[in-house]
Amino acid sequence: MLKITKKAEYALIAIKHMSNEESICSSNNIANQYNIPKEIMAKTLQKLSRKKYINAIKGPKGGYSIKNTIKNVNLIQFIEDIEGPIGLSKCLKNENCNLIDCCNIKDPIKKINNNIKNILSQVKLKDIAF
Amino acid sequence: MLKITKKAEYALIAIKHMSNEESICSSNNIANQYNIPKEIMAKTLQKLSRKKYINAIKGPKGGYSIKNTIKNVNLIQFIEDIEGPIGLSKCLKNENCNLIDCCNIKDPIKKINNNIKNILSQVKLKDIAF
DNA sequence: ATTATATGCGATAAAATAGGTCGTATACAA
DNA sequence: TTGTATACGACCTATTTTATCGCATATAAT
Repeated sequence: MLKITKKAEYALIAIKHMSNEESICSSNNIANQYNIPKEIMAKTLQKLSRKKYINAIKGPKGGYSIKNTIKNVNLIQFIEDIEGPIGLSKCLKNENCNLIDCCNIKDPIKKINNNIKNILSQVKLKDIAF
Repeated sequence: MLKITKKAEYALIAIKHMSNEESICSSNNIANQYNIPKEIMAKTLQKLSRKKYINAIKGPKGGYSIKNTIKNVNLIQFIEDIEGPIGLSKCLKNENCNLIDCCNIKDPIKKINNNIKNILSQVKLKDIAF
């Protein structure tokens, strides 16, 4: 429970790293520095690029640079962009659950879920990186 | 991310159910009512019994009954009893991580982790069941 | 004795996560 | 204009975690 995935972890590490760098960073470069498998870092950065968190520049001397506009993105938004819907249980992610009709803990779980989401929504990327 | 496991879900459902019942409940009985696989419910209840959340009575007419002393157990404690250590990342669960030396997001993640744990520690079983 | 229950170990199945391969597109630089 | 370093993306494999099932045993009520 409560685990963050490597994908999101790597994404945050990359963002933090880039926010401290003047120049653009290549995927391999970041992967090496943090002991992260090259391929995964590449994919993570590609996703960040697709989702407009960073700029991509192709070709030799290419790489990625961070967009300063993302400072106020909150963690819910970020994590859901990277690893999909967040929620304590299926019913809170609009997935099917065959307990749905007789479940006796829906309401309290929902409350807890809201509390946690509330905390995460108050954390911005600038609180982690930058 | 943020998912609670079925084991913990089933455990909470069972506890909630028993807290509303006068008499003792058999595993099969609960499983049927909530559409939960028999064997899993059995194991879940066995674990709850081992961990002293409920009383077990063997033999025909046997089953389980809830202990009223557990009302003030908080969710961290409960979930960790059922599904093991809680934490956003490996380093927060004392597991090995090969980023450990160069990780640049340890501190902020730790803070978020603490905030979430704080919320969960304020929720008691009596807020969900009973 | 028979039966309905709990106990406990282990096996298997399914799903999620993590990691890897390969071919393509792009752009710099010699 | 060609070689090379980079990003892009689709697909595949391995590992780990979660979920589920089976079975043999212990216990106690009838």
